[in-house]
Amino acid sequence: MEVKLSSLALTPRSLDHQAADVIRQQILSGSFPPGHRLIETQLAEALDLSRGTVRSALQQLTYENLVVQLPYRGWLVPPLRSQGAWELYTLRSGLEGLAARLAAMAISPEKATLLERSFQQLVDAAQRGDRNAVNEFDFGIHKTIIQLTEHRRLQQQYKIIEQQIRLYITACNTLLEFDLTEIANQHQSMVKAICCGNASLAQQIAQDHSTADGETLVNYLQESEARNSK
Amino acid sequence: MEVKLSSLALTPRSLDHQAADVIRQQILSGSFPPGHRLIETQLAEALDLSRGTVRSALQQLTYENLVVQLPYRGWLVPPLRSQGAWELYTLRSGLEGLAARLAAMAISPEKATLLERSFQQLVDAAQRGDRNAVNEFDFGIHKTIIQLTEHRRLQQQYKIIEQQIRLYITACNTLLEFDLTEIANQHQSMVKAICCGNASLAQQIAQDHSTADGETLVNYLQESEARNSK
DNA sequence: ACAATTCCAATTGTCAACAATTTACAATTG
DNA sequence: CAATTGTAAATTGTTGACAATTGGAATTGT
Repeated sequence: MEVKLSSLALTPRSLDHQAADVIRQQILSGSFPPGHRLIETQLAEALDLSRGTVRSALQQLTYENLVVQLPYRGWLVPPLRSQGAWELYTLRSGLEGLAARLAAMAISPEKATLLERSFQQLVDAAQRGDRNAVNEFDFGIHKTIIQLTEHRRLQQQYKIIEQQIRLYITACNTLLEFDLTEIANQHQSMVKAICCGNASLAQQIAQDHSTADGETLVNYLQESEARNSK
Repeated sequence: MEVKLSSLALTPRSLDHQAADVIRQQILSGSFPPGHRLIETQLAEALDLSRGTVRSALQQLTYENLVVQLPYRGWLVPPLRSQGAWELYTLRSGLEGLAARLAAMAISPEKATLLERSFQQLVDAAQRGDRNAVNEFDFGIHKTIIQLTEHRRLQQQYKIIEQQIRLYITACNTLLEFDLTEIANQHQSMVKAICCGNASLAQQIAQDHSTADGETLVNYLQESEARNSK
């Protein structure tokens, strides 16, 4: 009974990466809300780290769009804008559509089984009427699809998109309104299309679904912006 | 005659950003070829900068996939792999397709004029038989389409994709083989579809075209990898 | 009273030194 | 001769101090 030692390898995790994790969590949990100014010296003191390490952490977060750097002037959790929401949801629809297409092109019985299992979780949650769980399994299905594509960059990009969508949902305090039956039906036809290798249909269904979600949020933010400009 | 001073505003460009520009150029020009190890101390000496500043520059380049960080062990220009090429081209097709769809949905006479002008440059280059120019204007059309969408994130993402495709082309020393007439025809039908607002057709054509390009490069790299594994 | 200028504290950007980890190679052991 | 250990050099990660920039308050000028 051999344990393969290379699978137990420990990876040292540098302080700047750890600091980025902590700051990311503060942002995603709402403790650092959109528009919040991030001061290096304060963060360095709070984290008991050197300011240079904090700078490195903040820079990492700029590439996740969780932080914006204003050179020589500071760092900021970006305010939520309808334009940003639109960009986020269109990109989401594009990436989810691409993933569905690629998965359909590379489908196998084993992959189909994984996908159907993931879909079943969504159906169960919808039948329980558990909106939070439905939202989670909605993301879960798409993550499964992306895993099936074995496309590492797509996984990375999707992770960033997902984080940001969660941020918008938390900050706007909206759980998006959706019809539970409709969600399950849409995903069923998408899962079917993928499993029988129909790439263009799978893509079409996948992107249509997230487009509808996005419009609700964009409208909400547009109204909010119109109110604030008076 | 008033010159609007705010349009002349100078933006201080920090040394780390400047260093990133220099290193990026070295990578894209082939001076730091795929697989090349990047040593902080050497770069710092060559650029007459502090090593911390170079670290910051390298970190910026990791988010463009031009550099990979191996924590505690170094930085590397990533080797070119067929898997990486596949991911790059599929992502390109997805983003170009999304851009075509969004542009078609938001088309106006002014935008159509811009797009047709861009297309005309491609046609002229094809008629001259100038392959380099055709390749440039191929990118040029897609950049125009993305500008028409007014989608900032898409522009950012496409820029990174474009850089990397240029890197693959330079490093593999292949100018992709393509039929000049076919290129012009494909782009004509795509431009038509966008200008008359046919979003799904525009997307379909856009993504099919870059998929074909990508397959050639992926095949080339797979053969190269098969040779090197003996 | 208002605009322009100056001053200074707060903050960001960079640096060189110290700390920590990895690599390569020589020496030792089995 | 192969495997293991030890160690110095190379390199990466972090730090605190100095340099540079910005924004807002105070002062000056009209």
